[in-house]
Amino acid sequence: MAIPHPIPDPLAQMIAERFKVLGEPMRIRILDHLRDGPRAVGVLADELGTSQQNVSKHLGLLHGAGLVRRERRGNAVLYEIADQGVFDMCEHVCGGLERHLAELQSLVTGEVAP
Amino acid sequence: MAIPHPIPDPLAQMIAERFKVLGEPMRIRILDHLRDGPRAVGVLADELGTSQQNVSKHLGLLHGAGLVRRERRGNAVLYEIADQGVFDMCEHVCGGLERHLAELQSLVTGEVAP
DNA sequence: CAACTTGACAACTAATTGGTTGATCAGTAC
DNA sequence: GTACTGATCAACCAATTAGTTGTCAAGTTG
Repeated sequence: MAIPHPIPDPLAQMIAERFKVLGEPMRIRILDHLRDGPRAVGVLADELGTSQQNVSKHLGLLHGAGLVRRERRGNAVLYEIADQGVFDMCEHVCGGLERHLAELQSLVTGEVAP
Repeated sequence: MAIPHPIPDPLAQMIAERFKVLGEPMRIRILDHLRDGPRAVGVLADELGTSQQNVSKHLGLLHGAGLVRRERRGNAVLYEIADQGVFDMCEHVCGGLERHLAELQSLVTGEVAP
């Protein structure tokens, strides 16, 4: 899978949209909690220490982006990860973070990056 | 590199921060243009059809996140990609987009996703 | 020196959005 | 049927931010 280059404008828009969905700590935490398995909205709200409405809103966004799946169970609604690739992305981000922080570190210690 | 689980709150914050920087079409386009090599701010502004101040602002953010490198050359300032991994991330996003769109497509055609 | 070029910063406006509050809808139990 | 629980929807407020305008700093040229 290769990205066309130059990136067409609408594609840049879609890519940014995707990143924007992930650009919110609460949503990262929600996804992280869903790693352990499907969760009802209320359960997530308890675990995350925020309101049910708030979690529902974020889940709606994640669902719209196709990152989570929804399933009605009784009168509860279970959400689960729909795209495991998200965590690969997070690891990628963490890798970038580490490189960046290492670079800043080297500025402090005065060493030259290898 | 494995992400700790559950993700500590500050890490979720940092991850989200990173995603947020990429969650803007103009910045995606800037990074894409930098793929062809270093660029001066004014040149980018021309290529992207926006103001020099706007590009400078976005580049400042990208630089703060360690995604681009800055180098003074004469009275121009050249920017270049500092973390090639960004494009891997974009490809990852595109992959997720394709999966999501394919799923939506199957809803329209009535087929069952394999 | 002055004139010009290039980029960065500050202040402002308009739009977006995270979170709250209150109402509404779907499903269960009685 | 009514009462209760759990989730979504709608309206609102506060905070963030993309983009513009104006100004300033650094560097070059004459």
